[in-house]
Amino acid sequence: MNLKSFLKPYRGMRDYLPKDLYERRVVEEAIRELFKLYCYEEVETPTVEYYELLAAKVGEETRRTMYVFKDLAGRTLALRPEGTAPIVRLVTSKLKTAPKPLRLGYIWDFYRYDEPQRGRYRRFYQGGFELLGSSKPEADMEILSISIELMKKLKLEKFQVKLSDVGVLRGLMSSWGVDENVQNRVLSLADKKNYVEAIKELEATNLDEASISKIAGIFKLKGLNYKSILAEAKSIVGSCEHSIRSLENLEVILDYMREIYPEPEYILDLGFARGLEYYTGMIFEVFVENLDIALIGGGRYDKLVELYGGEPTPATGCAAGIDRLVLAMRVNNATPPPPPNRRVYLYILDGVPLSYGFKISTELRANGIPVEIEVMDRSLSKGLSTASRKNYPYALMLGLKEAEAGLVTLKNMFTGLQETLTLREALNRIRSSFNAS
RNA sequence: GCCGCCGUAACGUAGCCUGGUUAGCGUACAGGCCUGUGGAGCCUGGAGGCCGGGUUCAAAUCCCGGCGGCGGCCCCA
Repeated sequence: MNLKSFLKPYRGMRDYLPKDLYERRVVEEAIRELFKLYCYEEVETPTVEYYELLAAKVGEETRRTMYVFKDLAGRTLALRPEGTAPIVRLVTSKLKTAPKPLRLGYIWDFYRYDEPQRGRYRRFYQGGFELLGSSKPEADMEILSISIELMKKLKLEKFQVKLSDVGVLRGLMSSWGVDENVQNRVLSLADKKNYVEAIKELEATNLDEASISKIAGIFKLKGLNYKSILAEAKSIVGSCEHSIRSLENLEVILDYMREIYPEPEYILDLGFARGLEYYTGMIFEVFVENLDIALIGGGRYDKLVELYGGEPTPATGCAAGIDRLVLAMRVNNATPPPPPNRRVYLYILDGVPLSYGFKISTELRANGIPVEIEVMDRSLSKGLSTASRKNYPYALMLGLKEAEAGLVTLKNMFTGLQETLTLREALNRIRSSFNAS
């Protein structure tokens, strides 16, 4: 059988070679650092969940792209397409009685059957922060802060935060008795900037023209000057309490966020909705210059825990696209250089018992020094050549002379100087140079 | 799901238009010159036309289909 055509990873999925993984780790470490600083506890759930659980509230677009399959017993399962559903599952089951608020973090892989393109893969990584139990703007502000801190940590200095509150439009439509499914369709069409179709959707519901033109008016409100946009929006929504509350909430959040983090550009866009159906309040996405794809996205989902059968639990959160952040760093030359090579190349010359070399390597490693032993039986000259091309700072050579005297020869590969020393001396020398660099 | 460009060793490429030597080169890899001393150089070696079909005496080259990569739309992370 010819396996050649199967040697490449499946479409939209990638192999991460050391360099790729290094870049990913940079982002992951920044996320874990924020878990710690913001007191989020990391959790992990299975990649595979029951289809029903995942499909419950994710929205048409995501449902269409789920990897769904049956197990041998006929159960319908799926690979998780996003992280909120599994988190909410935990919160409504094992963490049901955990003290609120709950701060949970994750770094998982996700799967969507999309057409791959720039920054979009069928298997991708997200780092998520979920804050459950609070309905207050300070919770949303915390999520926004985390997103902003992540961008800053990764040296992605010039970025935009686009935000809205789905309560503005939903509030209006609910007050007129518009069916929730229709609301979902309207929001999703608006999100696609397909305002014409969105309006048609509403016209089909026998809403009066005045109401429809209100919605159309909201769609258009977008820009940097949030004060005037909010004022305009308020005059449109009139006495609709839910919408007013959403607008006020946005105002509070924007006032404070601008004060705390003046750097990002905040774009208020009331026609922006996001594809996931579970959002109930503030929503946002983060963009960086030179790359027109959302790097981080999130929002408030106050009804989801209830939907899963738990106690009513307001919640908010965000997910950072790890592969996309890696890409953003590349595009903006923000990828940090990998750390210097701090290793020792150990060469055991002919005639020396291997045990002598292995004892020395064991001792070095016990002291935290990485050692690579020559295992190809190369000539010394070839070995040193390889070690130098790989940028090893030190070579340790063990010949009969050294073995008999219980010593080692340490060669500095940069200066070319070498000395025969006791293991202790060599170790100290290596260690101090590694600590210095 | 739609659209565009593109598929030659691990990587970068030449040849393709105008079908015809053993598919060439560079890097990388392995070895030798050089088994107690490296980075250079020289030499040697392994490794390749995405898959399937068609046209033809003959296909990397021309045609069709599939698959894949990159990018765009849409959506999202």
